[in-house]
Amino acid sequence: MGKQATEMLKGTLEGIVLAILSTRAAYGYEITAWLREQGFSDIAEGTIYALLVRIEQRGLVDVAKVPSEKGPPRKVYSLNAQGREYLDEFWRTWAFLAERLEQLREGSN
Amino acid sequence: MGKQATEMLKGTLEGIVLAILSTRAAYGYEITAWLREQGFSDIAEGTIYALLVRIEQRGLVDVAKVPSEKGPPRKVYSLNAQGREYLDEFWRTWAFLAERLEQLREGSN
DNA sequence: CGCAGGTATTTGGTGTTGCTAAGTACCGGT
DNA sequence: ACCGGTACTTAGCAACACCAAATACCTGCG
Repeated sequence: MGKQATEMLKGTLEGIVLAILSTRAAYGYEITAWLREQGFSDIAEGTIYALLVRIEQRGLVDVAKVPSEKGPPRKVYSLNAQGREYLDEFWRTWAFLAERLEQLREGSN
Repeated sequence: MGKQATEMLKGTLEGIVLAILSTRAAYGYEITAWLREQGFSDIAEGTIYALLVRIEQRGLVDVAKVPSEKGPPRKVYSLNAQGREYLDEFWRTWAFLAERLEQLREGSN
């Protein structure tokens, strides 16, 4: 993917991660791997970790330290009530944006 | 709209403006007004102008100075070949992102 | 035993972007 | 002469994704 993706991810990546966490608890390494599988081939390792720290500081997720058999302890994140609320708002904003863009795309063809 | 929109607009706003310019030439003030009508209520005046300068410097648009009856001369922008190419790539990136998000939204409900 | 390699997180610095706020410039009507 | 609408510019700021390097833990191989 090109550089356009980098800028477009700003703001949406956060929603993506929250959406993932809304279905199941997960830790950084796992999320990064999953995103890569989904085609976000060039999402930087560090990006996800920084994002997770951010949403933790905002109180959108709860964290549990879980020992791993293969490395240092994992920080497992799970969405809390506040995070769920925030995610709802994310979806509303996304829906609005997607609608406008869909209209524009149709109009320009 | 909330702060989420601000971050989500990064990258997409550029595509939006390019899409507008792909249907017709336009100038900054006009574009801002149109966006506000479309519900982008809080897009800052200066944001659009800065964006236009950027895409001009990247060679995505051509510019013509046209005198106005009601104020200082307008800078009318129109999409050129390179801009059209860039817009195509924008749509591809957007489509990819929208698809992933749609999947996520379905999955979490 | 040492050391490479996969797992897992942290940290510091960079570039791009949209926002804020203030300013400049041109014009018509009161 | 001045206010308000039109139209563009500029400087500084905050947030976010990226990059690079470092740290920590464990297994397996020579």
